[in-house]
Amino acid sequence: MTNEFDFDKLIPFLKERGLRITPQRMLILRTIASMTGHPTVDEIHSQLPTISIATIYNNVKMFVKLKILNELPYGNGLSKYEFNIDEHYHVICHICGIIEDFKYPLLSEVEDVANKLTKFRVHSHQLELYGVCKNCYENKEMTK
Amino acid sequence: MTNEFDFDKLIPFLKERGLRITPQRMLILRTIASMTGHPTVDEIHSQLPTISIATIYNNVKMFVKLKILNELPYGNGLSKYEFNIDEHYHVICHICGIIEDFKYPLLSEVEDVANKLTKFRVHSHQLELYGVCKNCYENKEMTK
DNA sequence: TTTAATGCAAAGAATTTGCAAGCAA
DNA sequence: TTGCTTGCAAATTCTTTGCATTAAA
Repeated sequence: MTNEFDFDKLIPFLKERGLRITPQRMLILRTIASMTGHPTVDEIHSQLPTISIATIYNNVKMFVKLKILNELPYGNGLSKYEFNIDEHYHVICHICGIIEDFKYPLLSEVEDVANKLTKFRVHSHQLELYGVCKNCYENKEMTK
Repeated sequence: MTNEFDFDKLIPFLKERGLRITPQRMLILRTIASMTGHPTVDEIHSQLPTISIATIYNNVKMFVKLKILNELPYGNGLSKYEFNIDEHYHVICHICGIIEDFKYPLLSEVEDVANKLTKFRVHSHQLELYGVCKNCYENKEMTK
């Protein structure tokens, strides 16, 4: 991520919606911000073992609904999470499931075409590039 | 889907790999072919209630590994499946999770750029367009 | 003081696994 | 006949839910 999430704006944003500023809530977001990559619920919980995993599920789900976080269901069955701050695409290893960000000009034209050709009201898109990460292809070659 | 899956080639393809031609295996593929849309394991099973759901899971998973089927983990938490026959993209309703195919020229250039800019060996990609399907926005307006 | 949020445990849903029996080759 | 495949049930994993307690505002 190049941009940073603005924690100052978060507090009024939540309060306007009647949501409370709890230590757990803030810690979950700060922990995701501090972790490189795209953590799963379980990875967040292992950084915050004193917070109940149900609380982590509830909050992550709420942050996704509020569009503060993005849910990435790709790779290996477990959803991964990231801040929804700058538009970018994802490169995913089909062996280990790791996700890396990838900057590329937005494919807005595809959305326009889809709005014309389908009966959906399209408003966003996601692009995932699949391949093998460096770690996996090096390990694969070593075990030959 | 415009193209059709070639069941004749399937049999030697499986046999070459030491896999057997069982009635369950063929029925699962024929059932997916006969269903419009992108069925879940549960939807396949409800068309084939006499086949054990474990058998359906095992076979669908195997067909995905053999690249006969594509797994679509988008929409609502449940993976959906389709034949891997022609390249196309997907339009997904973020309310009900329904998936529709969408034809658009392949974005091969993005793969080339990713191969240059990342340390992944990229070989494929998926694009999902998100929006609201006709059924959902009409129902939403009716309940206003 | 009010009531949203937490934590725990139980429940639920989805998927995988172990193993005896069946059947494709 | 060999051993892959099926079907069943149990186990596992992931996620959600109910409810008493805690604590934010």
